[in-house]
Amino acid sequence: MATETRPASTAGGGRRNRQDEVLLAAIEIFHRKGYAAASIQDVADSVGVLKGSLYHYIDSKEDLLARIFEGSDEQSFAMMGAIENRGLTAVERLEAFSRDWSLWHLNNLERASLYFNEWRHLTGERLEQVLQKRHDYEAAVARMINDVKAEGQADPDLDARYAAFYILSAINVLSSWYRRDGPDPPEHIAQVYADMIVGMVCNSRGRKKPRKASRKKKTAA
Amino acid sequence: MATETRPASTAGGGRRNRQDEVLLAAIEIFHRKGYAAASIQDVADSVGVLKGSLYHYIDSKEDLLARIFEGSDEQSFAMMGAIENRGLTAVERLEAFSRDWSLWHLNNLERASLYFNEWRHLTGERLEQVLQKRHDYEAAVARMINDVKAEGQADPDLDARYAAFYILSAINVLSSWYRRDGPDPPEHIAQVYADMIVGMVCNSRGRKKPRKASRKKKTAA
Amino acid sequence: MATETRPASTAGGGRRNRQDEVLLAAIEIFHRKGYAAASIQDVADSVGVLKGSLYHYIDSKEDLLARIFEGSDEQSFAMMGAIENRGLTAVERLEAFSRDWSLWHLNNLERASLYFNEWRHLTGERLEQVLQKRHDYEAAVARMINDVKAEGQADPDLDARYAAFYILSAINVLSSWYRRDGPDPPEHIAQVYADMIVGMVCNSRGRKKPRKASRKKKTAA
Amino acid sequence: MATETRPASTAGGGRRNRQDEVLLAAIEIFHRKGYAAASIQDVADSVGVLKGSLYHYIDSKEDLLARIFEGSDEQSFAMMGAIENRGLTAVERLEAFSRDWSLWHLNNLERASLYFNEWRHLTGERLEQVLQKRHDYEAAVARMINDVKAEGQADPDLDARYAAFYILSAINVLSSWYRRDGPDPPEHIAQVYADMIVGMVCNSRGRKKPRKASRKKKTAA
DNA sequence: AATGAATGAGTATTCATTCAT
DNA sequence: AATGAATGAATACTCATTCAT
Repeated sequence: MATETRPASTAGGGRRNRQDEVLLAAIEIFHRKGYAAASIQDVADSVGVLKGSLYHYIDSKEDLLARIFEGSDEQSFAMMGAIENRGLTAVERLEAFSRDWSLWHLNNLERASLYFNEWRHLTGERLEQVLQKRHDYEAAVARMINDVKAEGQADPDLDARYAAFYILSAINVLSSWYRRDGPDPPEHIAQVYADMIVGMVCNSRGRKKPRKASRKKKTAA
Repeated sequence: MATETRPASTAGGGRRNRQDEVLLAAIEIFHRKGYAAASIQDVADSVGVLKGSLYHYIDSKEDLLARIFEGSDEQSFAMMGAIENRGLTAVERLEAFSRDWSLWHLNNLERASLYFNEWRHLTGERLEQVLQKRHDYEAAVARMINDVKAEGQADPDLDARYAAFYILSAINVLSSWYRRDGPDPPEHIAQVYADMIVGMVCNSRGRKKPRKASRKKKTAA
Repeated sequence: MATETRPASTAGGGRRNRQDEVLLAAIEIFHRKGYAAASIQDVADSVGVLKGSLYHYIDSKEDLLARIFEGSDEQSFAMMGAIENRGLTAVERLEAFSRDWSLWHLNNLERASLYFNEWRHLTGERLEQVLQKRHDYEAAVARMINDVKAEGQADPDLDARYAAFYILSAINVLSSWYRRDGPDPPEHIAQVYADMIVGMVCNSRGRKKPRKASRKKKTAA
Repeated sequence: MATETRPASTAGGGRRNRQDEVLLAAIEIFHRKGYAAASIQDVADSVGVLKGSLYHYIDSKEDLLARIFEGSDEQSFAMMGAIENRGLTAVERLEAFSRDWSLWHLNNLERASLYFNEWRHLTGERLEQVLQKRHDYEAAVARMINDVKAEGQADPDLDARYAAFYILSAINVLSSWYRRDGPDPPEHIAQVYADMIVGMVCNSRGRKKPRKASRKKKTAA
């Protein structure tokens, strides 16, 4: 019901509408307290509206969570699509993905944290959908790694599936380690992670220039 | 009160006492539903006892969680201590740690998952203690990596702290990817992870001995 | 939360709002069963609302008790203030206080009973506040008695503090003896009490050997 | 059941048996927390025995309270009886009673406090019995006062019943004001109270305007 | 006498959700 | 759109009491 009447966010500039306010407030609160421990009251307080009024914007608490996930899905698949359409080599794709995906996590800490910690509170079709997307994502990364192997840049013995798990795991957890007030900007950390990931995948081959992808590479190029 | 009268678990063998039953049931349920969403009623049902009766064994829901954490702490520090006392080289230590720590996660899926996902529901002193231990653990791993650098086996430019985060993150999340009914036994996956970790740390040096990552190969080389 | 949104009682006349209904019901029930033995369910039943709904009006059971005390404080200090500002002699003040305070007890049996029997169930700052007010009250009465002595109307040997205790005690307990269906109206009893109190304080004036039975009397005898 | 098997306390000297220990512990705890708020666990802890074991000594929580009251009844009626059998004049009887009854309260603070604050938690026959005794006591004191009037020592207009209420009230509440660590010994305070009481009852003798207690009388005097 | 596990009913409190205004 | 009162089911926790050992 609320779903259909929800007006599109005034995309352009300043005015952020209530729909978005509610979503943003929920992201922050579900992240901070955990979905189960957070209450609709908390969200209402944060938006500055009475608990009952929130139901003009959402259908249920779970619906609110699901809506957050929809947004995250859009963003993450847009990112993945952009990389695949840039005509890069396999190694470049892997590096770009590692960097951009890390960066997305660092720039969307709360959203990213929810995306990977609270999905079990979805039910029914929505849960299945999330699990499906997760699986697709893993498969896409495994494919990238296999592409790197096909290019001869990675150990043929490397298990692409486990490597994909490993990489996605490490990035997913970024949001739980990273402090916004730390010394390094997100871009730096994203690059470091990308270096480590590419280094791990491409290591150990008697290669000439074994994909250094380090923060100094630009100077050499 | 329950604290003092809590009988030690009958270490020997067969007979598992109620204390342990309660802990094990709680681990399973807190893992499956999440601590906040799980109810004491769930645990009581699982143990086959009335809700109120559970309070013979615990002081509170949070106390139950804390007790689970105590057990996990004991196990994890025992493991870490054993590695440090075996007189290994830095690289061997890193590999042993990566393998054993991965293995512990795989063999204690639920416990490990709780350990890394539900600590924020502890409060006060117990929360501080957990954060302290987490910090100590990170520092110990960073030290291992610095030792590897000191042995000349890793890129001197490698940021040991970020690498430690990366490694611990990846392992911590093992429990959320691993399926007990998957094709590979825990030991295999643990070794693969150890190889990837050591490979990542030791990669990219113009070395002839590029860490092929089987536990015995070093002796041959 | 309830604290801020609590609407003022519709002072005018007929319409009594729910806030007040809740308070009145609680006064009656806490008095009849005792605070500790009374349940929120009892209050809810009396108001004709579900247990959970009560929490729109109160923050907690203790908050409900505290709110009752606030009202009693207001009334009692208003009464005391009125007496002090009427420009009476010391004896007149003592009599007026004794009468009015007795009357307040008789006209607010349940409220008065709570005020003097259940304060120990308050905690923290609220408890301290009540104890402070109690102390202030005792001091004010002792001052009145000393004023009577200064006017030469009371035995100079009278211990004002004990007399104040004695008087307040007797009045406080009025609510536990008085039956609303007794033969005498509250005004009569209040006057009788005032007479006894003034008589006690002012007695023995102009008597030669007034009070035997004092710890010094033996020496005289 | 426990009632019959309860062994008499070893009256003579040192050894205090468990029965008595339980009663004494209960008096202290019921006084400190209030009967309703106190738990059997509290009493058991104080005695140093497990909760379940307490039921060797008592039949129920209410039974424990009732047993405390029985003891108090015995003591108070023994005291009253002793006074009536000493062949004193009415005024002497009134003074002796006031002193001894005050003293009993001061020397049995907790017991006395229970006796007057927690009787409403008794039920059935036991409640009726307590109310009956209370009534008898009031009547006995009123009789004393009437005797004083008959001796010509008190204002004939004095309402003996209200005076009795007043006196008993003041004494009953002694236990809530008195601090064991205060400056004056119980004997002193008991005497002061006796003085005040006798003074109050016997005052105003020989006065033409016998304190008729209209608020304007002072101006005439 | 004493234990300690277990019960079952009860307690205060929370909360997602509804709905008349 | 928003309110705020109300619901009803659930939640963590307590406690007097019982009973086999």
